[in-house]
Amino acid sequence: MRVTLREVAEQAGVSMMTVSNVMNGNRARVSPGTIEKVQRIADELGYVPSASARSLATKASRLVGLLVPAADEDSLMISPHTMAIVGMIERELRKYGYHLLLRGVAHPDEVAEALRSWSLDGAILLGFLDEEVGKLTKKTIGAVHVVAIDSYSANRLTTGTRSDDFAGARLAAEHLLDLGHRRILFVGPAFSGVGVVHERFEGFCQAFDDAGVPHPDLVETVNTTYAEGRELGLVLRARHSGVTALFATADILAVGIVHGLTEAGVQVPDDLSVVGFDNLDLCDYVTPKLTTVSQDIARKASTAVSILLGSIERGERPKQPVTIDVSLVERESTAPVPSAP
Amino acid sequence: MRVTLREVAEQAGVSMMTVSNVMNGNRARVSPGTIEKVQRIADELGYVPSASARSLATKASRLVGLLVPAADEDSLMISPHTMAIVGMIERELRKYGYHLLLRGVAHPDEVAEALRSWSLDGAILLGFLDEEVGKLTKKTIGAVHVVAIDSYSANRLTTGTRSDDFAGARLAAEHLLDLGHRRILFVGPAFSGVGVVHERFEGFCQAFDDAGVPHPDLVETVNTTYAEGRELGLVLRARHSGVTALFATADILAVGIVHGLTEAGVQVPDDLSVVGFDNLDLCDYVTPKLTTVSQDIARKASTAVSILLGSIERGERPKQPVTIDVSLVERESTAPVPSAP
DNA sequence: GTGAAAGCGCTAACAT
DNA sequence: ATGTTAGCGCTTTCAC
Repeated sequence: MRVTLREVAEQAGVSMMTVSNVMNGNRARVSPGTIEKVQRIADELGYVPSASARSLATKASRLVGLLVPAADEDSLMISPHTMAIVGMIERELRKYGYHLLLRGVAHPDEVAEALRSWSLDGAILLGFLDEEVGKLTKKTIGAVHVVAIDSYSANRLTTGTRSDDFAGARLAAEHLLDLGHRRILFVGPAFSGVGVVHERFEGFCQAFDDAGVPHPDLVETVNTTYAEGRELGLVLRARHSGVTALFATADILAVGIVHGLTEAGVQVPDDLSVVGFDNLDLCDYVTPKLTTVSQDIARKASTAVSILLGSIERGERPKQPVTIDVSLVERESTAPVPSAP
Repeated sequence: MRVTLREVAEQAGVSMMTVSNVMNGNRARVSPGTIEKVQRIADELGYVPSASARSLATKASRLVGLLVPAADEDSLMISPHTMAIVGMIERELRKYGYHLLLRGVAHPDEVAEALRSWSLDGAILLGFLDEEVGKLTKKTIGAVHVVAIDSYSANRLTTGTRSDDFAGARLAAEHLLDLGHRRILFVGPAFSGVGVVHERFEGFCQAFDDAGVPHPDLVETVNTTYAEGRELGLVLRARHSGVTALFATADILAVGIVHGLTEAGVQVPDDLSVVGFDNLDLCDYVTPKLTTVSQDIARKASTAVSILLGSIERGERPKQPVTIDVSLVERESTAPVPSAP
């Protein structure tokens, strides 16, 4: 049923080895006439090499895994941000002749299994907690080259790419401070002493220091969802009467907050300014259009892939994660601090 | 470097076959004591089965390809709708112990190659033109089980799932007609005599027939993007002065149109009502919230997977594509036709 | 420039 | 209940 190398060889009256060489462009080892003949017969027969057989023989697969955390019964790629990256990574890999195995990982142990069972040449970790990334050892990942996106783990086995979270948050806070705001709220998910959110918090604080403004130490902890954002927006005025601006660690969250605020009768940006993070397409679709920190997602994805392929094909491994620049995109959700009535 | 079945067998003092049976849960063929011992040693050694070797031996891979069209240099998954489906499909496959190979396909020929080279057990075609799906033959797909999502091709090799596009568009038009609208514009991408958009157009027309209202035959052709929607919205009043409502074949398009209209000073829904299609999260985030036809994406994805696995594991093949119900979600972008001034 | 032999890690089919 | 044999389709030596 399946056309094999052997069949092509028999039809062409040559050995399997010759066919193999032709198929792999090893043209130096075969005469032009033979190349043409073998090629023709392979096409006629509709020969397609077996990736498993080749992988078994060479111990390389040209397969890269993209691992994304996913609760057991849950669909992965909850955030639009994650989804966008997946698409970009697929394109980059395809460009270089690699294939993508997309895998949701419920339990950390599955990482090791996923990596090794398919003889992946490499893997990209997307959206994992730094703690989980940190736990990966040579033993668990074997010979698989791994790159983590958005991780601040010091694990040298996984150095990858991330946006400049610190600078981004500082930019956001600076913008708000420039507009005269002083009581600025930081809204994001719970964070520890390391990681994306922590970096953003540090950058946020740095802007106050740079400006010589005492830090108000106003923090709200919520999950990164529209729904939780909206709920917070609904009660924000009651909870923080003096606040005139806020920075949310994700656009989807910021949009939820803005809607909650609006429902509660708080005008954005007249009564309260809001800055998000990510620069999703969504920012342009909502009213008011969201001022946000732009992450260069395409760049983050393509850089991650090129680091990975450099590691796979040439054994290169950067000592430091690559930081992708961010920028502030001013839209309509921020305005000068309202003058006291 | 890699721990093999043989090593585990040697360490445990049994044959490879016994280890194989233990690993595959073929517990009937092995004594309890042996099972325990083999299991322990395998764990100690960190044994992970080689998928390529297994695949080569069994001619099955537990791998399913998800094929999505993608221009050569382009990132795939342009639409939010597509992205959502990808996530759902991954979860379903994982639930049943399958893995997902995500592949953007630039040239139709690549479909065949993608399908066969990895010995995929099956594949899901997402977002392909009916014409391309129709061209697939036993010869090109080999023994791979294939299911197409959102295809109206009559190809029996690819019967899959799709939303009830006809009913959805009819629902949208009925809603608008009920509100008293008569001059209703249909906005969507170019379409031929078969396919998703064609079905929606037919359903749209059907509602007029059912209501005994002459069909106004108002159609605008645009690509399904926010940008093109917005451009249309900007000039809509000038182009179609008498129109009081419109139906767009996608939410993202509808949102663009609403924004264009708003910028041009046309109030939605007071001056003009708008209905979309898809029911993306986005509908709730925009102002006014978008009235739309809800597709049950989760259902569409899980049904596609279950059809595929039924085909792979039990040779079942539905004669007819499975149609997923849709429903109208009324939000804020539709209102009764404005009374003549 | 071309070919034969051996083996990658696993499993199906048959022994025992 | 366990072991043996013979491949799956390909590539890697090493010979010619």
